[in-house]
Amino acid sequence: MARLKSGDKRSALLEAAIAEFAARGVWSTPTAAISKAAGVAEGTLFSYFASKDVLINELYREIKRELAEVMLAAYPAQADARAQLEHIWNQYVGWGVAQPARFKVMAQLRMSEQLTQDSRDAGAAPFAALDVLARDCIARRVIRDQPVAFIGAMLGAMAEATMLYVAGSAPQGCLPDDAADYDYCAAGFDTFWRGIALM
Amino acid sequence: MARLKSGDKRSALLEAAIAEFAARGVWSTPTAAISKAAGVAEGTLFSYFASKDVLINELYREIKRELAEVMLAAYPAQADARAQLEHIWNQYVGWGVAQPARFKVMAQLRMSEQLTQDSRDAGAAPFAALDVLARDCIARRVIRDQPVAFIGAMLGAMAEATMLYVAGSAPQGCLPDDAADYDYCAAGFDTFWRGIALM
Amino acid sequence: MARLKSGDKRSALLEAAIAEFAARGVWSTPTAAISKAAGVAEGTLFSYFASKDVLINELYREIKRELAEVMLAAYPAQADARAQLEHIWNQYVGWGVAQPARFKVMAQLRMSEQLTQDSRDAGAAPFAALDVLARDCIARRVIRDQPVAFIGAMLGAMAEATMLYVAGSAPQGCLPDDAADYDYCAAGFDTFWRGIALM
Amino acid sequence: MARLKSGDKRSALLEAAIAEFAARGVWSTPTAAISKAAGVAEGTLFSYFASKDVLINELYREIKRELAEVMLAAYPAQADARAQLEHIWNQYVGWGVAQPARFKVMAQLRMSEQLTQDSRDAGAAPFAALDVLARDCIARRVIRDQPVAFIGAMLGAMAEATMLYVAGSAPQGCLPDDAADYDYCAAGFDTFWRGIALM
DNA sequence: CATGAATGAGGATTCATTCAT
DNA sequence: GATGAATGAATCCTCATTCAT
Repeated sequence: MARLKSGDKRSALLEAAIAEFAARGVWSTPTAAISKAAGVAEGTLFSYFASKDVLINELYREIKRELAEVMLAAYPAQADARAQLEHIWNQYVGWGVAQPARFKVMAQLRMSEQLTQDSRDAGAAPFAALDVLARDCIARRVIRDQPVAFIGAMLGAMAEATMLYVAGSAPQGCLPDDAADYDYCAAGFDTFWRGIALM
Repeated sequence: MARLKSGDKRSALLEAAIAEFAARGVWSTPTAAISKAAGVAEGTLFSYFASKDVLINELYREIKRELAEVMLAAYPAQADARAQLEHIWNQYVGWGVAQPARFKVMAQLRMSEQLTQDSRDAGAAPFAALDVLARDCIARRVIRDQPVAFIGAMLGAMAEATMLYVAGSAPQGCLPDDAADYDYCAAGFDTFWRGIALM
Repeated sequence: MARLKSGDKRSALLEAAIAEFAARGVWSTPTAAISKAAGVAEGTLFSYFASKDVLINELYREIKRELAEVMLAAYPAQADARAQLEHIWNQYVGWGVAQPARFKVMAQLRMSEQLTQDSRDAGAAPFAALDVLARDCIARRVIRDQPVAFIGAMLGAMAEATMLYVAGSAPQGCLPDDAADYDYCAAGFDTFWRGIALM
Repeated sequence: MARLKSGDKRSALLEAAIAEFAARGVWSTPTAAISKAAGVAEGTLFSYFASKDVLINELYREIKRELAEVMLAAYPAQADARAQLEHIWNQYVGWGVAQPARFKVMAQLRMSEQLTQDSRDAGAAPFAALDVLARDCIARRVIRDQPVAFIGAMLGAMAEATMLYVAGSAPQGCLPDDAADYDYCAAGFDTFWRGIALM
């Protein structure tokens, strides 16, 4: 039998796409740049992904899957609600800081018209566990009663803003003088927690 | 004080660009679509903006300028800090809800590699007043002492997440059953304020 | 006002397409070859014809229109039926011999899947006059009573076979030794007429 | 006398090529579609045919060989000339009606630039018997004296036009109302025979 | 031999930009 | 200045063909 379509090449292409997309922007990156960076022929990309659009959608799902895995890894099921939420926060911020290219690409794709509803749904699915956690916190009167999805959106938005400060890539130079070792990650979570906690 | 070019056409082009960019995505919109929507000839666009990149950068500045104007309009200089911040919050959320195309485009442009540092700086400039407000609040011990830029980032991120819920365009259907008239705008600000307030 | 889209360029493109299609085959001819032969830029072709398929369909209609014009030119309305049919026969054969590229391309396009029903109909329309003629001949008992379309098909098929002999481009070398000045055109019509005539 | 390659696969490929070519057109059919339809691997096609061009040429010869076989099958050597010609006519028309895909492909290939002179000659060879027949008819003063190749061309052209009517696949709706059971095959031959017969 | 993944030249089409009118 | 036809480099994608397995 001939060579089997290798998972390696697929991964190489997705990895290359992340790097190129982050560096040049999704829509300014030719597929040729991706295949070149992945070390394969131009045509090969299209035997793994039927079109650039398909590649984009699969890439989004892949990143979201990874992110969900990271966020829920080593989840302290026995800890109290605050600790559980803080764990998720830390994992998310940590992921964004460690994988800036992935985060950047995810953010770009999220806004794109080319992302199908299917992909959006698939990307959101792994985060269903968070809803359960939030609902539980509300039921146990640990946090204020608010729509669960909204709390999730706040957490996401705040964590993402926090990432940029932790990574030192926050916009323009308004940073304080002594900020080099300010713990933005903890401060961000503190703000979030105070915002939603019941007392 | 003569305008070299008809301001009307320039505005028409920027307005058309917003509509098209929002509908099709910045990088999937040909300049021809913009000039057509603006009712001018294809070549005319290039006598107002030297290139698509220039148009993009000017559009970003324009939107940011407008946004700043809106956010600081009717500013209650005499009110207390909370009311001042809430005013800004409401203006921002209101703008995003009333001008979804502008918001969408601004968000896309913000992520794009084609936006120059100059444009980013210019876009941020009108918001300097907020820094003053925040610093003042800290000095008067109304809010906790945190880097001012970080507080601004939080406000921005949370307000943007809030907009989507107010506008009803938040992702997938995790919304609560009775949510049609939930006041996300107020709830969002409440969360923000509790997060940063000193007590 | 800028240059208007010129009929000249449109014609040049169609003319170039005929030459290239005849020489290399419709499906082996890149659009770039056509635009080059027409002396215009590659992109220009697509501002006159939305796609290669559209070009092909318009080319077919154009050729058919021309052919109909030729076939019915100088039509001897006063002559007897035989002379009228012979006129049409001679015009058709003459056209095919004088315009071998047009004939070749028409024959290729006729078989192609890319030709729309619309184009086929449009191509056939100008020949409606022939049906009238045939029906008339039958009514006047000049030719045998057969389905009119079938008679037309015979005429077409026989005339096309004849063209190749008149043009000397008939297949392989089975031609008789003294055939150089054999009048295939007249012989072909004679065969056709004997075939359909009533007596 | 060993076959170097499995004849089965070769036949399957040719058969698949006929079906695909007829359905999609010779030049719009990728070799991958042929190998898939034949149930073999993409590469296998190239161990039976050095290139697509070779496949095309061999396919043409094969179809012509089959056609000649059909046309001369059950040849009534003892019958009179008219009956012999009518037998050939019927066989040809019958073949075209029974094998529309083969006919369609043959017609396409005949026009193609990719068909070598060798293939054309090889395709014509099996029909040499017809020349003998025609020459004999002329010698015996049964049909008019015309170049034999020309008579053959007429027969071919007329029979092919006839096929479409017998098959009901003639162009657009000019067919007579009561035509469903009109015997086009006989009518066509009658026209042909009247055309060439001496009296 | 058979397989099918890999290749990369080639092809149709798009679109930012120019420039003759 | 305004126009829009013309340009051609750049892009996505196809597919005949090769070759490692």
